[in-house]
Amino acid sequence: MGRHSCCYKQKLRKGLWSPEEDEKLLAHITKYGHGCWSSIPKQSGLQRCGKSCRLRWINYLRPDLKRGTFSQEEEDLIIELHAVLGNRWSQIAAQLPGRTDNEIKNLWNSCLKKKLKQRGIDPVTHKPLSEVENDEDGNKIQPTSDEQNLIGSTIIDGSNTQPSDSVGHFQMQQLNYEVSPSSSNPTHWFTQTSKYFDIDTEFSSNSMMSTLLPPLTSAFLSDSPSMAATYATRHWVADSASAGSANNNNTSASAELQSNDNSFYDNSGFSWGLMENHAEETKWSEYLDNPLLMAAALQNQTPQSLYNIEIKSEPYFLNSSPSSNTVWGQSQNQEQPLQNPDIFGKDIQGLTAAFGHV
DNA sequence: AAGATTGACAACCGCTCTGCA
DNA sequence: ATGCAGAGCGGTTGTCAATCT
Repeated sequence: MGRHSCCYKQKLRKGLWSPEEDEKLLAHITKYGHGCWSSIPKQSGLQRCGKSCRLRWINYLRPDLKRGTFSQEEEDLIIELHAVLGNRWSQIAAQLPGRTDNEIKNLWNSCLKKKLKQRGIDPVTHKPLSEVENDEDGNKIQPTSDEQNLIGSTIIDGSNTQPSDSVGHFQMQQLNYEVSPSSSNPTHWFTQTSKYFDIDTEFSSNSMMSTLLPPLTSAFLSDSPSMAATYATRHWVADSASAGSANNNNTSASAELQSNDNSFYDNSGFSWGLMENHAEETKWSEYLDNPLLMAAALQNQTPQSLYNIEIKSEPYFLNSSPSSNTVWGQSQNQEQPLQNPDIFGKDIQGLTAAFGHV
């Protein structure tokens, strides 16, 4: 912890790199590779710490770096990714070949935040500023009932992706979160239209994550990007398996979930982990600004009512069902029970707490 | 013309995570 | 199980050129 050990050594230069230093580092890594960063300064004759060498290489000297200004497409992608991933710059950078996390972070802080504000979008929540603005009495302005009826619709555009034989693809284009306001026992559901998406070798670095399921996932995503992946994994796995193109390596996300005590498995053996890491009720308060949760909170029910959450292959259902047993993740298309429902019986309490007045 | 301000970019710092002995 | 070192991440600060006053 704390300062890197090599930095304790004396006579180490700090600050901007000179062309001579760049040349030394570039020549050394080109010839020998970087190997152990801490040994680079000694081997290359640089008066720098290994950490500084690493940073210089990653952010400036790497030959695969794309220099120059960001294109509009890149900026748009960064904004989309930030909406889902937040300040996870390295994960965002993984979606933009040739760009570094540092570069993207700087762009965001110096430019994109302002642009979003100019468009009337809050750069933190990615919601219209009007939604987080207060009225004269200091109360939050809430959407109208019409707005509640269809809230959080998102288009997932995968039209530019290329087929990937090695891993497969999944099917999902559009997911709408909707609330039926007329019922005394409101139903919340997600509808989707179908479209194929390609899966890269690693789920966490897939472009799908940039566009997948906001605002649904952003409601649950703050601490667990894998949750979003799980929503899609279920479809991807099913689809790619049926297409005969599933890769046994799976993805990092699904593999991780299968080894996670807080995840559970459906009867096809695939992992779901939607609510892992969210047992603490306090965490849910963070999501109350999300359209999904906001919409739910606008429903006028008792705080004690529980949600009976059911997930269908299409559409996804979120049914409120006071006092019923909570079953999380049960597919109505499958008759066999989940192998491990108890975990989610626990977690759903957190969800219920988050929904507040639902 | 000179100082102040701003913006973009580069680099550092403190911390966490992970692998290994 | 524990401590250590290396790697990596995100927040913050530093630098410098352009622009403003």
